[in-house]
Amino acid sequence: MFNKKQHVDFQGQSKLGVPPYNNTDSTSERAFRKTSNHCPHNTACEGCSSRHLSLCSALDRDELKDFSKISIDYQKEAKQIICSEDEEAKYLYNIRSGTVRISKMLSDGRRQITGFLFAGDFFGLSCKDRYNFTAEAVTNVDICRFPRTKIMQSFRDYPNLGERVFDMTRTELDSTHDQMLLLGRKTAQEKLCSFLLAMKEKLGRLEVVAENEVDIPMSRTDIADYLGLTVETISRQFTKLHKKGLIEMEGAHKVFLKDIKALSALAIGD
Amino acid sequence: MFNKKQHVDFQGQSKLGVPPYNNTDSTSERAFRKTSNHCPHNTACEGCSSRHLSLCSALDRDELKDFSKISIDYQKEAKQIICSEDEEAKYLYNIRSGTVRISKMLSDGRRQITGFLFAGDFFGLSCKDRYNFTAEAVTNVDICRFPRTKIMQSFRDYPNLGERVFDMTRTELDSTHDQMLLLGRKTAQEKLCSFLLAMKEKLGRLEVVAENEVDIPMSRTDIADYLGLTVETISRQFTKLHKKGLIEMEGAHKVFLKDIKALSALAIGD
DNA sequence: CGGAAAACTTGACAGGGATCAAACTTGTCG
DNA sequence: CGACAAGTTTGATCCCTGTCAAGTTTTCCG
Repeated sequence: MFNKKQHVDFQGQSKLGVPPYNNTDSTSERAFRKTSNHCPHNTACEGCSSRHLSLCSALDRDELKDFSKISIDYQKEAKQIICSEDEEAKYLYNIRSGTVRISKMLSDGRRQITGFLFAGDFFGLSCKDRYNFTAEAVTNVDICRFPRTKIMQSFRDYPNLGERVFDMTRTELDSTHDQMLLLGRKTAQEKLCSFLLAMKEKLGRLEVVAENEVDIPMSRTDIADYLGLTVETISRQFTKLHKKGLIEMEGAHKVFLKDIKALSALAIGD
Repeated sequence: MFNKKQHVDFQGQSKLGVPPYNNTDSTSERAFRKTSNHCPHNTACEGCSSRHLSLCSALDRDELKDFSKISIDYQKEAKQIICSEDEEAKYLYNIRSGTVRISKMLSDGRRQITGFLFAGDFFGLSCKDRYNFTAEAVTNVDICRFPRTKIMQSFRDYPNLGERVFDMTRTELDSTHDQMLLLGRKTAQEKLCSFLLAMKEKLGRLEVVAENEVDIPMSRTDIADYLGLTVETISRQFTKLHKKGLIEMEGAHKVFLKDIKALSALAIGD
């Protein structure tokens, strides 16, 4: 049996490349936490930096004020678990900042990461009474969560909200189909190129960086488990792309895409 | 580059194992078509055999009568295309009977089947203005379709309908995550076992067959493209399971699961 | 600053599944 | 019925990616 991990491990990744908003030292981190705990019912929805990206964009100012009453806002440090597979699915989680990974595991430790989520993304809705995935913080994250029972009612109270969430769900279903094509039919090189380009797209919307620069927040292991490969293969493919002159690296987490056109062609096997 | 198909092919599969409801000879087939064309606006929603399985189950008798006005009902023969990638996404399709495959292709012909759909399933909603997948009839199918513009309005007019479709969409998103775990991390044997068990589950709800009997409507090639493998590997794994005494075959499309427990264990890599 | 642990890279080798080829079986249709 | 086409199975061989191992770089933390 290949690719079975001998030991189940939950290790996370280095902090290199963590976006600036949570690149805090431990002191300011603690202060931040305290402020947040001081105000558990997040009355600051109105000023939420990820509001325009998230499901909340469907609400006007008054609706948001009401809606914020059922949410609480908190933080998780990198590598912490947000929710686990088989745990009772009480909440819908909404990411305000940072990166989260959603994964599933086989009993012998083989892991598949089914998605990376960023500011504005939510999770915890597409499941029955128990989560059928594990969500972990890749970087420090700022999240708000809503009781699922109440959120379902909100969808009825605010049809715009329901439609917005439905839209986002359909968009996600769309992209899972792309990911299935990738997992089932693409080569290692095509997978990595696809990944880099997708990351550029997603992160490009969230942070302002130099053109063609991508700050990859997750570890090589995470990338491997997302693309259905091993760490070693990921590493070798990075080297290969670098030798081809298609990418430039600065540490393991900052990548410059030197030739988007060539990378795009490689990504779809042309 | 491995597994790149030399020729793009749209071949379907033999008719062996097609469920009885469309195991008609060409004469009765034509008669059926004529009847259907005679009555394009499907006033027979009320008596629809897949109604209780489909999104329509959210509607009561009067609502269904209204709703049926925006649908038309028709048939496609096995191997025919229902809608194609990049084609304008005008309709939502609902399957009344038969099997449909949803697939995506790379330019060199490598294909990934992202799902098989059966009576009660719908498709065509999770996309922007153009379909990003191709839907083809695996067996003869009986489908009804709705203009997308009108269906969105129906979701508002009949909130139960909207919720039902949302539910079904979330359930589907769920299962795509299982499929990603399968594609990214399972071995050929585990993939096939998972597939057989999933088919037993799905088909068990639709047709009455002997306990542990599974009538697989699709070809080996389709199974391969669904599991991210090649036809040859599928065939070899079938043989292997047979030699292990876990399955019995009758032709290529009728399978008897002799040891569900053992198959289940193999499916998740225990 | 310094030492240990974690993360990443590189090399040698192996194997699961792909590829190529051919035989066999089943379905189609005149 | 009979012949051709399509689908399936089996065998021989290859190669991409996994596995195992070791070395290097980066991060963590006293």
